[in-house]
Amino acid sequence: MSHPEPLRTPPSENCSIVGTVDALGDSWSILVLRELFFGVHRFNDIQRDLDISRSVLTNRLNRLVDLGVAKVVPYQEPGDRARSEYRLTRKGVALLPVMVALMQWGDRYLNDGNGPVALRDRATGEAVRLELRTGDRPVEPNEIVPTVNT
Amino acid sequence: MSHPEPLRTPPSENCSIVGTVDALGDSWSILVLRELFFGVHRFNDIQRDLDISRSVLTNRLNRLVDLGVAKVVPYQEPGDRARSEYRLTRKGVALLPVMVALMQWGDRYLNDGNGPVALRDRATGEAVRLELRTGDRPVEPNEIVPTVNT
DNA sequence: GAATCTCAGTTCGTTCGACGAACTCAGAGT
DNA sequence: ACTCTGAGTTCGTCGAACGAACTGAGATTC
Repeated sequence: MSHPEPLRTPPSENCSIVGTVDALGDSWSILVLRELFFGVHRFNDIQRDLDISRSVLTNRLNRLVDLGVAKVVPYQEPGDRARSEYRLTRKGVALLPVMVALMQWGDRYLNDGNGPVALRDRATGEAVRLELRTGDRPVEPNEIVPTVNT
Repeated sequence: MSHPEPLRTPPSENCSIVGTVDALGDSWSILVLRELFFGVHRFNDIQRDLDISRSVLTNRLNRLVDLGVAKVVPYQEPGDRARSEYRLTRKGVALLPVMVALMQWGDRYLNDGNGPVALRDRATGEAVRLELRTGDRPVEPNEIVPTVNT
């Protein structure tokens, strides 16, 4: 934390953070992903939940589909015509750690330590948390240093 | 992944993801944080690295300081006048999991499995990774379900 | 078989923030 | 006095977000 300088890695070029951020780093994309994670899959539902402009929502959903993070799936409510909804692909589900990281930070620093939502193991019901680890033990953020892969 | 509906949690109100996202969810804030994590602390250095407009950079740095995520620290290069640079606070360092989550996803899905940067334990030099865990074992993203805290 | 309802999108005028080049400012060196 | 450097500020332009209204497909109702 104090001064032991963390290597001053060249952070510019093709760092994965840059790639991920300009693929889906804008606020709406992340919030739309949150909806999909939480089981809200339909255009109007997402639009109402987020209070997002319909044109922007169309744009973001298309972007997520183009990226292969979400996919269009047909559904049909009984006595209604066939429509489309959006679901996460495997690639999209793999973004869960990003969501959890945002959530845990917000829980701690914006909601005094405990937020309104918790994640649980579907099978056991146990709480799930996100952890930085090395080998077999947890590491604190300030013990970590970035290095360049050769 | 397939159809076992994940509870359809009411995701609207005061969810921590929303809070975190509209505090610092825009792309530039995240990229500025990346610079700070990687040891780039000075205005001109960040501006050049990111190729960000100077006015926007000023705005984002001020926002991060207002949020308590970064702080202004004076420095003085020998034979030059005193100037200011930006460093992460504890609250800012706590955002490392967000950065790592973005990085790991990008490494896997945008860079074929291995990115240019790795994180290591400062003491041992061992690689650090981010993991979803419950109790004492890792969990896969698709085994996880959101629940409401009562 | 015309009218109506629902949900998913599109259109388009307004508004707001990003972009970027040029400018300002403080202080140390020459 | 002049210059040099790093950290901002200014301001005109331009593109993206906003939001209210419109379109369109198919199923139900009268």
